[in-house]
Amino acid sequence: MIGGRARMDLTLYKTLLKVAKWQNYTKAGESLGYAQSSVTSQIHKLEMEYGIEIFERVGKKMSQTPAGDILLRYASKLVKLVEESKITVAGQTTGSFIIGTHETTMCS
Amino acid sequence: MIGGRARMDLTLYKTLLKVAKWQNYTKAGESLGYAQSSVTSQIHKLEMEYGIEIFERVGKKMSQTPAGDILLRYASKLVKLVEESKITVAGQTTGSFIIGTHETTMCS
DNA sequence: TAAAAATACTCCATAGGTATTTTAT
DNA sequence: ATAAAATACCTATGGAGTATTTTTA
Repeated sequence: MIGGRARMDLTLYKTLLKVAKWQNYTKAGESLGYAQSSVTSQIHKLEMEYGIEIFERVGKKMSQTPAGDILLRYASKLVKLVEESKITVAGQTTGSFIIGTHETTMCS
Repeated sequence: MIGGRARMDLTLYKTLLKVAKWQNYTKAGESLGYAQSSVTSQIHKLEMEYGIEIFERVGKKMSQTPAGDILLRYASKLVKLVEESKITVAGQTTGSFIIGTHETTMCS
């Protein structure tokens, strides 16, 4: 089953971005404080949820498939949007006045 | 501690939106298949994560605080962005050619 | 044969449930 | 008195770990 009721943790997207950066599950895990097998699980979970293969072994690197590449851009947007929400919502509680907006999401 | 390492599940944002729609934890829970206490937990988790109060009791309704209102807009964006990612990434795997883009995120 | 991912387990934190109490009108 | 949220407590799922095996260049 694709796109079911699975909990979609934001950390999955963060892990995805790190794997793309390092092209390596082990390194990605190290940089995030996860075991290699945990990274494997997280990527598998995303692959199940989206019904695609995200990475494939090319030589000693893990490189993203075309579909994986599309997903990566969304992952980036999502992570940035959550970070932006933290900043903006936190700013709201102070008495300060915000000039302009945070706009990290890309617009075509 | 605010904004820590807590898992940030997308379902939290979906629940947030339903509570805002119904102005009622019990109704929101019913419409999502959760018990009322689970909705309470989910909202609390978001409140911890963002360091704000999101809803307050006003008469028999739960109505959002100003900070909660800001958060709601992000919740909407996030949920839509994830849905868009599902559609776009799934479309990628077929042989079809996509004209135009999905752009549900608001741009200022 | 070396470096990295997949697999097979184990454990425990926590998401979600039920039942009850508290709050507010 | 009633409707709804908060709280207390319990259970089961699955996220993350360790150890090992498989893969591939």
